[in-house]
Amino acid sequence: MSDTEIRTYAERSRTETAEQTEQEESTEGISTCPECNARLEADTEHGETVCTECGLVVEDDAIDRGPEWRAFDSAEKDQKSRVGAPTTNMMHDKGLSTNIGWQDKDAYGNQLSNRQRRKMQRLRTWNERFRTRDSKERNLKQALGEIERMSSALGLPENVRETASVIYRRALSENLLPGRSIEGVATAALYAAARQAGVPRSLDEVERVSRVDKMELTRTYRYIIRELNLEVKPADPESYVPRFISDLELSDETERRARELIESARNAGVLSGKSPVGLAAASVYAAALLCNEKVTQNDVSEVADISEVTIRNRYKELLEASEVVTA
DNA sequence: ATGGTTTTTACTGCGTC
DNA sequence: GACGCGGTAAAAACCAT
Repeated sequence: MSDTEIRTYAERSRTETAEQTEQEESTEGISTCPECNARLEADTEHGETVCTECGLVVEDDAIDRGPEWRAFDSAEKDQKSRVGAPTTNMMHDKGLSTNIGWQDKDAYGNQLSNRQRRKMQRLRTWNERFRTRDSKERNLKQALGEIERMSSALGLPENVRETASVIYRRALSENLLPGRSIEGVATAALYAAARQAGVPRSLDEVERVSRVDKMELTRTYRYIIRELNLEVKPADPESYVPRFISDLELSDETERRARELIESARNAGVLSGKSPVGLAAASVYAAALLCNEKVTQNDVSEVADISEVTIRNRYKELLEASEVVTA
């Protein structure tokens, strides 16, 4: 029932100052604007990542994977297109292997003869065998399916799945799997990916959609992080705020206030060592009070998976901190 | 293993609808 | 009386050593 992050509190306080200086360059993988915290949008046509609110271009030299030609209507698009889908890490073979359709039709849509049909059947069988040739491929196939399932259950965006897939791939290629369950590693990869992408899900949430228990998850997570040298910063309380706000159907105004509260708490230095989820929950609750919106501590505690007591304790601190700042 | 810190559980009293 | 809220003490969980 406890909802604690895997976190190193001591480490947090150590890195806190460093975090602020390096936040400039760490725009990659973060889906909110560093200026105004609004959502970022990828503009593939120009290879840019742009803030939806203030128009700030965060990344301007991304690789444009779109076509180099332009099409003015869908017919023209069909005509000019000469490639299939881009490669993706979400499929175990990056989507590059041959796929034989199941319809017994030739390229013109004509039915196949009996003899040809049997031939296709054989080809399908063998193609399938080659596609999932060795154990690693099969392993990967299963894990990616698992990642897919869990991330859609958690409502995670596609880029997180991609990241999780990449992490899993690396784990696999570095032989970190023996002795660990596919499930466990897949779950850990997803958890790490979500945190890296700035849309963290708490351990409890992840555990709920996974088939592994928390102990195994934390163990493999730590292991993966260490062995792959992944850098996962302590979760930012603010990254939980938007989700809680929308779950509780609160206004943008409240969201802004919640962020302010966290910000002033950060400046007052009372964040260190506390659970980020708890902070986020408390800030949402406090902000709702300030904006005269009706939410009970119980509501917040449910969507955040945090005890009411913790919310009480945190939000007292938050209010104190903000008063000190304003006074 | 142990100690220090944080979070949770459980219980209580107060005010309001 | 049920509910929301605030507080406390003891237990449990967690992290670091």
